[in-house]
Amino acid sequence: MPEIPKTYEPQKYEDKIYALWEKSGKFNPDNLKLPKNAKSYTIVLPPPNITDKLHLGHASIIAIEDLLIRFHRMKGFRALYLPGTDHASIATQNVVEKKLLKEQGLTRHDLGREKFLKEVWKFLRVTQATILKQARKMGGSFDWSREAFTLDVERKRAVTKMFLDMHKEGLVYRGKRIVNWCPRCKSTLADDEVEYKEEIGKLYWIKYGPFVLATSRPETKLGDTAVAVYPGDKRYAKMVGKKFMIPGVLGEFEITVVADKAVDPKFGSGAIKVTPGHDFTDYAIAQRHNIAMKQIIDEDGKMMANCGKYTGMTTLEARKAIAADMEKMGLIDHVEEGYKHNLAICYRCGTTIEPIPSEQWFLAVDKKLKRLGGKSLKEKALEVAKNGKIKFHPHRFTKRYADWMSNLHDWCISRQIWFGHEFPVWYRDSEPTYAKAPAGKQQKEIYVGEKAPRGKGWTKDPDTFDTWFSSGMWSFSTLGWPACAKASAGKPGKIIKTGDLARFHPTQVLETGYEILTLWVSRMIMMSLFALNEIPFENVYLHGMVLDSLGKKMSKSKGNGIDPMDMIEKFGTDAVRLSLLIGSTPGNDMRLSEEKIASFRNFVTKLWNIYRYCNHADSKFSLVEKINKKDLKSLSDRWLVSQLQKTIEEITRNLNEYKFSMAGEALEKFIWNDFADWYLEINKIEKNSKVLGYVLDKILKLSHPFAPFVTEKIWQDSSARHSFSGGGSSVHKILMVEKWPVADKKLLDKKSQVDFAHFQQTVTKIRNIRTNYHIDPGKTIQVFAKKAENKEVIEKLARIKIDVVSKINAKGIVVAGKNIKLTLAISDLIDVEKEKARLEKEIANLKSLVTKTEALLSNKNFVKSAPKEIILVNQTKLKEYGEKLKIQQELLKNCTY
RNA sequence: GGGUCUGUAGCUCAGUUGGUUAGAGCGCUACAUUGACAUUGUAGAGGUCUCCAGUUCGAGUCUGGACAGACCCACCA
Repeated sequence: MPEIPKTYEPQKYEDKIYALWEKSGKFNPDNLKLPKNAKSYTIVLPPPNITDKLHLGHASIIAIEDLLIRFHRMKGFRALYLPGTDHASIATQNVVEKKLLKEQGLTRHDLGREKFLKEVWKFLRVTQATILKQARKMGGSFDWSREAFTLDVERKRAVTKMFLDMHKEGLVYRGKRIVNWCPRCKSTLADDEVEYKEEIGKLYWIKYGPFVLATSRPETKLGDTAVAVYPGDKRYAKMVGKKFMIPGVLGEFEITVVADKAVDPKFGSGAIKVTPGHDFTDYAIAQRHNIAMKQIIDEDGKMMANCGKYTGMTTLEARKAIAADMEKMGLIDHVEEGYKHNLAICYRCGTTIEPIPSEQWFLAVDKKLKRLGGKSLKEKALEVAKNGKIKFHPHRFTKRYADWMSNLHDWCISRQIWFGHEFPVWYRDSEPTYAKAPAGKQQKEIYVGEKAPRGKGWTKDPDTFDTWFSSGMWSFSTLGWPACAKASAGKPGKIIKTGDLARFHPTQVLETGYEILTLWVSRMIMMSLFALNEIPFENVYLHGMVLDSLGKKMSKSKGNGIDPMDMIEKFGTDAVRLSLLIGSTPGNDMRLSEEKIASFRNFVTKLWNIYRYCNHADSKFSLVEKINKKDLKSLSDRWLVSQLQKTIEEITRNLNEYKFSMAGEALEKFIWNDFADWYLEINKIEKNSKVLGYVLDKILKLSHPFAPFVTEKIWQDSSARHSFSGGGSSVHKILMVEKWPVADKKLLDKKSQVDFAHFQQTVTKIRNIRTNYHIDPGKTIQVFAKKAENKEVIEKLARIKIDVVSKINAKGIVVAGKNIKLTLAISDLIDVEKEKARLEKEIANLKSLVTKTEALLSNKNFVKSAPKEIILVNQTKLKEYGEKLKIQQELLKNCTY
């Protein structure tokens, strides 16, 4: 066999190892050869947008999810990790539009719908392939045979079926509503797709018939139909219910005065002008008081034909012109400069949002449904979070989810975007989609169905679905819905599942960034409840954002982003995964720097060198599955193996509780400190190859979900070597499907833990003395003792030579532990006063500890109320302090040298 | 305006239901290194756990308040 290389070079092996896993077929749970009753463990990858390549957020998702998947696969679950991508309609359309404009100077309208969509598909095929390749690079153990795309044929079938079902239940309806409209994207936006930007503008105080009132948008005066005041406001009480003629730039118009609680009597003059067509609050007021709506702004963000000489101006132009004209007419009372307010902008392109009335499809979240036992989607979605059917990790997100959910309004699901799922809807003799014409010209006939209706004159609805509508179905549209679901004939609401849907739904974990808790997670819950009457996932794990080393958001424009693929190229996938898993806590943002990744690359190298050492130590080295007590020869053997059992237990428990960082830290500590720094050094003196093989076997398994590549590489290399030396079969098993270690209680050894701790203290103390007195590290110190356990090991590790004598005459520093008392013959190097001072300090410290513990133990209240274990711990402590104190006092007494 | 989170070593953060002399990594100081590993080892320094009050035998941990910072939601004419 060739020599094992000095360093592990991930670039050399990772692709080959991934190919080995893929070829084994074990990514597909159907090939795992499990007993029939094996439990399923499913995670569906939150589909990355195909707008761009993977970023660190995705890398973080895959690191965490693949950790969970590999852990459960090894524990014997039917583990399914289902990959896919998201078409991200509006985002993708914008990216392609931008690209098109830059490269060919064309807008999508220049190309036309069909050609434009061809461009989009051309684009997405490339990015999609990149993303999927990168997901492999991350080492994700995805079942590629089940790969899905939110806009492929199966998902299209699902979206259509969902809409038809919802329509049948009366859950979706078409209505004219005020919507957030982006004049650039030419589309509606959901409330949570709107962002706010602080802006300093003007507040116009205008003379308004009998009122003076404040507005930041005088141009909307053309659409005013009412004035609202706070109910019971004495200033205006007499006017409520009356109509007034108001002078305006286009002549007089009529308004009605209404009283509504939405008005803040303390703001401005306490009276507001109501523009139902272009303001959300005003729309709500108009609804409550049955007041007409007048639309004056169109979907280009321009003034409409009913605006006289202002027609065709943008709202900003109209604002200036109208303000100037009002000034001339003496309608402006005064103008307040520097007025601070929030401007609504589009989250995709930053354009100012215009609220405009528009004909859209809505999903009724408050409609009571028979299939949900008379509850609405909202009520049901709240219930499953509150009763703990869906658990949030960390728990605090339950509240955020519930708050958001209970404030949810009907969801506008149609978008005026070309790229996306089409509505199975046709219109006849009508102006389709958003109303270009003034109100009044309504749709005459609407047909909802899978296929186009018969007869002439039908046109298909040109709108597409909100992208969250299809991604909201992701947990089950990927698992064979609707083909694998049938409504039960007997029980309403009961769904009979077959195939993948029966085996893998509900999924176990949804893991994603907390920033899309509301956008996505909530929608998935509602969709699954509606379609299957069950939750989409049992647990929601939310991770934080990955920030740069200065705590700033990573962004392309700032150029502070770290590309995970560059890091993989440089440090290997395992290092990248480890750096994303360790040192972060659920739901909290984490900082990441190249240095951090580099330090985990060192850890991977350490692991490799441990393996290398094992083979150096024993040319016939092999991994050992099981070990018996009688194989443990020395104190260090017993200690290490006992420590290992504790570590297995700790890692398993932490992983079960979603504490990935703590699990990883326990693993790192055991491997680096306990195994490499202590045990291997001792093993050089007291060789025990079987213990090495046993512990490494467990380390590889425990590390595999965190660092799959290096562990698999060592596993493969080791079994190749073993079979080469004639020890085993030449057919290599893969580590990925090995069994997860279980702590063997029989190998727990408390006594050796305690003894080894004392041993470590003794060695450390001697090393400490060497450093303090600047003793040449190469020099062996002569030491005398009456008896010495583990003599040889202590001698080698501390570089001393122990002579066991019946009477010690030598002078020097005395190091005393529980079972050992060593006299270091270095009196010529010692500063006696310094040594005395050191001892006195330690004695004082111990004395105060003894006093403190005694006081605690004699406190009646403590003894009465503290648990037994705590009392016992303190009693033991007191005894230990006492013993130590006695030893130190004795040393001080003899400190003559 | 409503809400959530954070404040622990120079820096980045852990710290599980309150219970050992509060931990890690990086950095720093000193030293070592032909040896599995310079991608290393050994030892050390460094903390009134932001502040105040309370509950408790006992508070970094629980409660109330103050101060500082981050974010989310609602948006007001």
